[in-house]
Amino acid sequence: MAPSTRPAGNRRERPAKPALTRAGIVDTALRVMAAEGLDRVTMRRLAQELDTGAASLYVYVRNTAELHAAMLEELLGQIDLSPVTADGDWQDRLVQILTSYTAILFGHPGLAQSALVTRPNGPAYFGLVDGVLALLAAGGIPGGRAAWAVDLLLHLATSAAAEQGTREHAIDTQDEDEALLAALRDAPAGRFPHLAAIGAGELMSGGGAERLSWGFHVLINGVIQTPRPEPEATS
Amino acid sequence: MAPSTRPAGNRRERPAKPALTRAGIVDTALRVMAAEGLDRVTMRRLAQELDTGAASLYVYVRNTAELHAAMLEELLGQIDLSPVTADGDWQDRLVQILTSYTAILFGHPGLAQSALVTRPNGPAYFGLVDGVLALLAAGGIPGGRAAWAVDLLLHLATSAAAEQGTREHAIDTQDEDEALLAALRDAPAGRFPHLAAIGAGELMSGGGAERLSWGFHVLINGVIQTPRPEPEATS
DNA sequence: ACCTGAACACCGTTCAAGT
DNA sequence: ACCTGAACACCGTTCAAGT
Repeated sequence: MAPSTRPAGNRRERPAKPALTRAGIVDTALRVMAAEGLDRVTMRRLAQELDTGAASLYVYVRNTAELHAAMLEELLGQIDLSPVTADGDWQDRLVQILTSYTAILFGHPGLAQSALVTRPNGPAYFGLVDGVLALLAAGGIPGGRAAWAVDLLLHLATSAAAEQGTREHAIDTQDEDEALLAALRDAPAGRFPHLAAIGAGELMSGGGAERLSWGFHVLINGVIQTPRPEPEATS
Repeated sequence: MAPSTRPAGNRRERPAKPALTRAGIVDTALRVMAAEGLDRVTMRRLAQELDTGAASLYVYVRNTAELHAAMLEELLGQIDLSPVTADGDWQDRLVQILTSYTAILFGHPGLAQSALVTRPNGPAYFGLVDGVLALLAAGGIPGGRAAWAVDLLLHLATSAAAEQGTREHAIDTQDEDEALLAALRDAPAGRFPHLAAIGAGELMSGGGAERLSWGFHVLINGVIQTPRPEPEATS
């Protein structure tokens, strides 16, 4: 309203130093992550990128964990929730949105790791939870049971991504796998008879995607079959 | 065999500085963790405790992640595997050993967190896996399916502990819960109808133990019902 | 209210040099 | 082979002081 009192020349020229905002910080964090990985997303590095001091960021985010949660919340906006209202089998549609969620996390495994420990709680996450609940309701799962089931389903997706992510950015993944395989083979069959019977190969078999999809179906089938311990509220 | 060439006076007197060994490092790490939490178990702090320099530890452990894995492996020795060979329903016995595993992790939540990302691979862990496989075999689960199921079951236990652990050592757990509850209540019912229908209370209801036990049963029931995608190897 | 520089109190890991 | 001190390259967070 009143004419700007700032120094001349800032009318519409490129603002060399954009105002600090929470959204700006989160976007910068996502950009740095995309370019160099989550490890490099530190308060100090972000501050440098934003041409300020690390201390300034604490006006907008409480700490690093909250920053990570905000980054994930931002990405969660990309989830395709259209299967919620589409036609077709509810189980298939449920797996579709879980897969959409998983795809985002697989693209940003560091965030998946932090999501295991700090649950996101913004509107995008709520939208996902609401979508899963909608499909469980469509499948006739009582509300109380569904409330618990959401957690199980999202958790499986999150931890699969976190795990796969750790593996991929570790340089010595193959070494570790070989070590584990070797350890499994060396495990005395007398002491670990069932392990020996099944064999190391079988234990580690299957692509991540195949296993995850199987896991989703295990959970869905299990949820259908398993009432909550307490007398369930009727929807 | 040959008489010691070390300085006199070390025959059987208290060794002020015990020899560095991997086992000694791991034990010290466990002691520090018990006293002050996993955060304080740093290479530098451990070195100080062992009266040496941090660099010396790298002769025995590759890095911090490996140290954590070794600590967990040590604790896993305490798991009660007796239900594996006991009488009774295989599902009950399976839940018993999973609960025994969980109890250890709940006592050391920081380690649970690191186990989500770096799988343990020592004999104690193999013993646990073998026990779970034994009970799944007792339940008639085909070997190939059982191999995948172990992962799911142990993962659920691990992540429940990791999560609960984070909460407990966070000072602002209650603040966070209140914030989440408030956010859930504020979530517009029009936008998140199913969330609103179920209610925040329901979504977060249930003690950890109750929910975890339900989760185990969901998985077991699901595993019973859900064949692996490929034609399964016959036992 | 917002922003800053500087400080506090640390980290993991590597490496050349010693024994 | 094992052990060490010192160095490299960083961290998150707080706080008094400025605007």
